[in-house]
Amino acid sequence: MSDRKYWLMKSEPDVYSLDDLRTDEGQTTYWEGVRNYQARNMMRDDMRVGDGVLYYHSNAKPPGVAGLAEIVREGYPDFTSWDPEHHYFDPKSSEESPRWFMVDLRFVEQFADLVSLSELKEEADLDGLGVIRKGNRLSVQPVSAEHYDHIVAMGRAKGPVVTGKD
DNA sequence: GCCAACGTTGGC
DNA sequence: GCCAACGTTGGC
Repeated sequence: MSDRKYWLMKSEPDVYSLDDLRTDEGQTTYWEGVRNYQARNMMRDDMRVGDGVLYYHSNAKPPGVAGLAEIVREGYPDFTSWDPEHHYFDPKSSEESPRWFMVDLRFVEQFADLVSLSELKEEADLDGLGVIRKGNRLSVQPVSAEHYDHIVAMGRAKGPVVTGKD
């Protein structure tokens, strides 16, 4: 059995969408700005290179899973937290004692159309999925292999996917 | 734009 | 350590 793990990570497409990730240099980005301890702990302690990521668009019309990414660098200090000029500055974080951590993501695949939140809610097989539980606002969530596979199948059923370059 | 659900902060 | 006040998230 593989020890590959799976995650769902939220981003507001107005801020940074899956299209942005696909068209960025190297199709890679660092996931800065997470300021929640639970989410931080998962990025710092639990994510491994190669883990699969469902790329979720929040605050979107409609919200939903736009495609896939993968972890290409494991947890390291979020340097935007100690830059006073930066939007994500936190005076309690410093280079000597970093409070916040991030990972690097690489684009993998974009669905022909996103799998909307309402579609996720309609799937009996996805019972217990974090993002469809009321009140769950965590921007980084673990996802079971079964749920991950199921959502990937839903996405691929929408038409030809756009894949990343090697 | 509203507001419910959460998380964090800080006075006591 | 409690908890009220406040700030944020994110669907609708």
